[in-house]
Amino acid sequence: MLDLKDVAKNFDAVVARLTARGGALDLSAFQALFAERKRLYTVVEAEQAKRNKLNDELAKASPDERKQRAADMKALSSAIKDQEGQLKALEEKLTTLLYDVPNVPDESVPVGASADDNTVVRTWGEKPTFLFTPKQHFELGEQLGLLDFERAAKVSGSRFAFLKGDLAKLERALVSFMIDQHTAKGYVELLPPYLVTRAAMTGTGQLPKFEADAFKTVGEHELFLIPTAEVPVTNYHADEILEAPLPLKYCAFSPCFRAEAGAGGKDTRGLVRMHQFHKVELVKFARPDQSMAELDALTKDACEILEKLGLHHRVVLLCTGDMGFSSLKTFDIEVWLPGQNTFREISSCSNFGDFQARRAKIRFRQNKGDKPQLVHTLNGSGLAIGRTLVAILENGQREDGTVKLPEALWPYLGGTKELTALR
RNA sequence: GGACAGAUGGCCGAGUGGUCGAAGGCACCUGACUCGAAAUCAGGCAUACCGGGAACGGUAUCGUAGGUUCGAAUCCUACUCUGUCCGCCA
Repeated sequence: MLDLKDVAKNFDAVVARLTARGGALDLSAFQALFAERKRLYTVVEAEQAKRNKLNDELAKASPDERKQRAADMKALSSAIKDQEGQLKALEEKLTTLLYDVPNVPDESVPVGASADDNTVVRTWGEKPTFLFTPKQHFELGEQLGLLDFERAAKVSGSRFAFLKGDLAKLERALVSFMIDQHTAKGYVELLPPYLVTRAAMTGTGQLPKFEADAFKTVGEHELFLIPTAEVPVTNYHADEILEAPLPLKYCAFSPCFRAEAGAGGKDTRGLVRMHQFHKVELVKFARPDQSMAELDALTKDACEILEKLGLHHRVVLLCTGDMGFSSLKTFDIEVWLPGQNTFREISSCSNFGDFQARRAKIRFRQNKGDKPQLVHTLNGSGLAIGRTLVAILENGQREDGTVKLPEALWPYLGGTKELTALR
């Protein structure tokens, strides 16, 4: 969330820059609430000071005197309690308001309304050429008998899949391959919980605004299925003052669960948009003056996976209108899918500035003995496993429907170098 | 799931109704000593907000939320988490 004082101080500028994100945003109540809060604060604090003073006197007074003045104190106390209640209600209103306000985009983010206004930053590799019409991944997978949506629908409904045989093995291989690549670069592997509290979801910004997108447990213990490992891994350091030198770098494999509310009929076929998918996530905690450089490095680390797999891709800088709620600046990595004849997002790398750190209370000291200040948090997919698998299928396909697998994965596949029909 | 114990500053830990933002220790910072370091000594050292140029002053915060009381770290209730024992279980 944004800094309360900062919003109050630079109200018009903040509103102007938030407007560039598009979407409805009503901050009209903010200033009045903020002024009223300030006024009440002053009043309450003065009353509290009075109470504390009288109390000190009372403590030293004789029993008789104490009895006499107790009634006055009681009146004062209950008046204060009343005001404190009002103040708390105000505070809650303001917080609720701010919780629903997205991050202010960084200066370097291009202003735009939709994905059409994103900027391609760089491209790696070239589109592979085919002497036949390339198929989509689900056709290939189903024809090889390695991918089963029908039975998944029977068991779980739409947007689920069974992977079978070597395709399931490929999924596992991708996980290990990616984790090994990242840990070799100094990312510490974390295997996080997949169910998290409301507080954790609020800390990273999924709640309160996007509750409809999340799966939630029933029963007296309310827990949320993580939509990304970002949630448990970022909150790993919630309420902490980091003492170790920054940046802290983590990578984490986890399943991700998304309700995909509002996705409507989008990407109904194939593995591209599922209620459950696997992802290796990169998370960093960085110093504010270094976070933008760390974002570039993180994005490169994610790209490198695609390079090692030989997959044609490009890096896109999202415009103000296409960015996620909590983000200060986001690069998407898009991989080429010949079957769909398009680039598809396979990773989203963001610098959140202090937006999440303020919610989750994650701080650090610039130098020993300094006052703690908020860290900057970053994360990015490194990469989405399911979509990587899609890219491998579509890019590696042969005319006969078999698929050649990237050499980098061979050590992880125990001798399997291509996908062929099951049995 | 049942029983008991506990939750205090960056860390450890004392504190059972007022003089407690909180002893003591560790860590850290400054200074003295030293060629330098260690050791030792002296001082400093929570967070947020408000006022002030600053010194400083005020307010809140002792797991969370309520309650009792003139007054709560301290008493009461609920919840959360941790530990130990019992039961159950992959």
